[in-house]
Amino acid sequence: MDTETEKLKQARDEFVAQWGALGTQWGINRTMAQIHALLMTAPESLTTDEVMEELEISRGNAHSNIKELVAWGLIRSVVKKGERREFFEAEKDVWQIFTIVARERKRREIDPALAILNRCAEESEGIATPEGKAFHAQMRSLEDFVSFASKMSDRISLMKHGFALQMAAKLLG
Amino acid sequence: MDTETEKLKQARDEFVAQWGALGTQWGINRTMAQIHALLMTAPESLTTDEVMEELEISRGNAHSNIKELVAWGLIRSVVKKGERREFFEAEKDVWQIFTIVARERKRREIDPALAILNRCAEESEGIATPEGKAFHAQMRSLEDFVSFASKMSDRISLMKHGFALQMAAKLLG
DNA sequence: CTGATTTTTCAGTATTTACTGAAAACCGTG
DNA sequence: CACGGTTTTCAGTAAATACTGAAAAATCAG
Repeated sequence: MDTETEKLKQARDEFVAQWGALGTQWGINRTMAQIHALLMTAPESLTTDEVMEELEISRGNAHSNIKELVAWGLIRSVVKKGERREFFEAEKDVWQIFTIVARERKRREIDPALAILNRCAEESEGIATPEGKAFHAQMRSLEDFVSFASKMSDRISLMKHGFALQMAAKLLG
Repeated sequence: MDTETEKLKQARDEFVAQWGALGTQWGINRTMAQIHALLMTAPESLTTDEVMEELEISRGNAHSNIKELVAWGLIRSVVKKGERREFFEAEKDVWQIFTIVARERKRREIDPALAILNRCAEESEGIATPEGKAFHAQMRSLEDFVSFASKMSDRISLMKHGFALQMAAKLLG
């Protein structure tokens, strides 16, 4: 193996390892983030066995995290003619990745928060004591804000990359 | 205790419990989120002992999570004349809460990602093989996007609530 | 239908993260 | 500067989360 290929391998390995560590901070498990990094930087689609070997993880672990990534839409399975096993490749478009992650986070973080706030606001609706009114007002203001953030997130995700960028340029400029 | 006060207590307890559960999804530990919820909806500032009692947690746990919340800026300690112990109260302004959480997430999630991407982009700078070029390009495009997101986040956090809202209204309209 | 290959499941185990409780350090007051 | 109240630390333990490996189920070619 020549020096250049060696250097690339090193850089890629580092990326996979570090991206995995970062995943933890993002509330994504290490392995899932590593597989994602591996596939994002793979020239060709990979099989489960290749993923297992590359990351030195068990079949069960590889399998479940691959499934999870497919469920998210961050990777997809591809069929190769004459091949019985599944191959996987990653979505590489950054805007696409961003919208997928945003959608997933909204589902896990924003939507449940909204549900709680709405319920607590309802439950405290008619309470006439000063404390009751204060609590209700607080729930409503949180609800309003989170609901607003939720709508914004949806709206931005639906944009085309170019349009969002343009929008943002105005905001930054 | 009359019915109204009882109902309020129930609603508030539910909020604290649920917000705690939600915290987990947000990568914040349960107790920290519960203490935050408790203080956000407290009519008066509370002592460590009151937090311990209300949430039925140990002193050590209460202490360290209160400290963490203070470090984030989501709660602050207040001194009461004639009182030796510390009291704590929560930041209640939603925009303020939002910017604090955004800042913290940026620190934990965006900044490290940028560091990794930058490093891997540098390391793969001069590699002339097609794979090397592809890898480098991928790192750069991820870096560009994350760096852009980082700047956006900063910019929005610096806005006044009203201005951000106005901006967003245009976007949503 | 059979046998080989591939995928899926899951009980058991390991690792990571959070919490307890008690002891130590700190701090203001008399 | 000694004492009681208060805060801080941290070793040990509990709980949550992730991973392994082997067995079961599914899939497919002949």
